[in-house]
Amino acid sequence: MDRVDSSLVALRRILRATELFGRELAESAGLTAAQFRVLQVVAEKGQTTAKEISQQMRVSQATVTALVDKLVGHGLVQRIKSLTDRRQINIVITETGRRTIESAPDALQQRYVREFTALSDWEQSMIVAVLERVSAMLDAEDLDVAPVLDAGDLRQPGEAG
Amino acid sequence: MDRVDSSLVALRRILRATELFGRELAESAGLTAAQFRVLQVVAEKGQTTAKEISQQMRVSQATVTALVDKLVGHGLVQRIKSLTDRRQINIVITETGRRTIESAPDALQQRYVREFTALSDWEQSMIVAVLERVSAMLDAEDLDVAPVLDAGDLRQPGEAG
DNA sequence: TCATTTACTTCGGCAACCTAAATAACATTC
DNA sequence: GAATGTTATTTAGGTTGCCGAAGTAAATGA
Repeated sequence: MDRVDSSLVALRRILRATELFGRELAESAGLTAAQFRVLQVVAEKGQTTAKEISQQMRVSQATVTALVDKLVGHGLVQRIKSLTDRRQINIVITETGRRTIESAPDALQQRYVREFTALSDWEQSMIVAVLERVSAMLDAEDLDVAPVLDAGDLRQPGEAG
Repeated sequence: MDRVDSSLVALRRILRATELFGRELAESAGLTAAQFRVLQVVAEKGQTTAKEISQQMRVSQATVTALVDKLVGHGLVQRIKSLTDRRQINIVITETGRRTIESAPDALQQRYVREFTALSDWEQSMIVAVLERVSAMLDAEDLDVAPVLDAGDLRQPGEAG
């Protein structure tokens, strides 16, 4: 097998690992993957809006509404009307929500971080360089991607509305 | 931003790029991502069964049945009863199906392959080494992954087979 | 032969999407 | 300051993807 193939296979494995893990992670929190992703976004921003979530996740606002409904039902987030712009509804994470996120055994990322930090300096540099190179080769868009490794983002991107 | 974060961000970008691309690819063929994935699996094997597809994609047979129904509706695959085991139904790609796959502008992989092959020898080696390393760090299972880079597989990956 | 297993489909149901349309509120403009 | 447009969100209705359970048909085997 030549190197192109080897690299493609490795990429596929990476994708597969993150995807499979994403589901488990969500399920360990009693949520679906999509719901967990929303919760993560809210947790990351602390406070956000349906619009922001829909842009970040690249799904329609309608979808976000439905997902947030579920999270509200679970008591993980709250909807609070914005005072500055009464069209807006801020979505804030609750204490329960934060605990849910924190207690989720983010095993994949933890393992990755653990192993990564155990590597030597030059190995770390090499990995960063290569991943960024590959990312550029795939022409990944220049989005503001938070440093959270989570298959979540890749399941229901959609060009959203 | 430290190197762990940089690598995670790059990984996310890679995941996002492949996922977003997967949808476009499928849509360019007038199919959904899941349907396209099935078509790819069938194309790859030339002839297969519902069971095999469900294992490869890690979805239930019921799901495969539904997806294959769609593809049959589009005239992209055919169901042909096995002669050796009459419980089995072989799913074979049609000429139309093959053309659909072939004409799908597999832009992501094409670009990747083009850029990859343009790299110097040592760069290629480095990329392969790093991707395999990362893949191992994420503990991607040891599956026989075909050398096809396609976001498809990451949505309902399978342990292949 | 009769029970079991295997391969597949059908059915009912849920989650995640989407678009279009409805609300409500901010923004403009004449 | 009323009409018009834009923005933020939800509601309604529909499709797809997915599952488990149950059903059918065929192979297997005791």
